[in-house]
Amino acid sequence: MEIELAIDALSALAQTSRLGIFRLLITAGQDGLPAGEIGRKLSIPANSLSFHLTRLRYAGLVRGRRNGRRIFYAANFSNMQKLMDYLTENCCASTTEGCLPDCLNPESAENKQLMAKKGVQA
Amino acid sequence: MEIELAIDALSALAQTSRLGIFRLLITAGQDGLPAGEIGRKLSIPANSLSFHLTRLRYAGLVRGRRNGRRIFYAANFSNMQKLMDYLTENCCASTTEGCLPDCLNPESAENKQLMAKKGVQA
DNA sequence: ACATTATTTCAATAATCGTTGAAATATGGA
DNA sequence: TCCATATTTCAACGATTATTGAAATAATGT
Repeated sequence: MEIELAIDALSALAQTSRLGIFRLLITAGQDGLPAGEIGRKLSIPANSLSFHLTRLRYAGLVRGRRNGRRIFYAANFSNMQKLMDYLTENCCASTTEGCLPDCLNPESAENKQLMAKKGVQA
Repeated sequence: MEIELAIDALSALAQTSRLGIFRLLITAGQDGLPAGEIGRKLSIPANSLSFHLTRLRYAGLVRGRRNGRRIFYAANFSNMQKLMDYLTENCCASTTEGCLPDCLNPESAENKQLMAKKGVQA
């Protein structure tokens, strides 16, 4: 993941309405929810909601698909996972004694490789 | 974690210089790096760097401690973990058939509880 | 006390962002 | 075709944010 993509995703999440929308969609799972229902649940006016959904979509955090007159929005789980991997990339890379007790990403591919380079047991 | 805290942390990360600083500090581990070295590595002027470090500190994502005339900044790993937990809270909660293939947080306490409530095998 | 290094504070400016109201587009049903 | 529902687009405004230059504070060594 490149930094611009990460910035887009983080800026998209760094706003009360959008963070609420995203977390609601995380709970909702693959099928997602129609825009109208999101707006009703979170008390966001339709035009404002549309603006925020566009921003989330542009950031790759949600997807929309039309079904009749409604548009269902769902979280993009794999892009969210990529974002979190990016944020914790190379966690512990500079420690010589292996992962920290609170290492954020001990199971990441990068980390295993780094630890192997240092000859640290997994 | 409450939404305001999450927004503060996400806004702090949603900026190129600060995301660079944070990721550098993730790599640097517990001991962190002196402000000056961060600025040199990322080519950020001292006053601008100070502004960004204050923002990251206010958001609870980094900590600073003085050592002589230098101030060492280090990532706050546990707060970062809390942020990621908040972002993936209740992932899959609405699915009846257990966690999705790409569930973001299958091991979370909330999820195990939810799955148990539904009588889904772990 | 003075000079040097490291970092922060302050004020000003330009750019970006979220909200609102009003109008437009799209879909499906009578 | 006409109407109601669902969602988006557009323009305008106020608020927030990042950057800059200049000055201030803090710590150390001579």
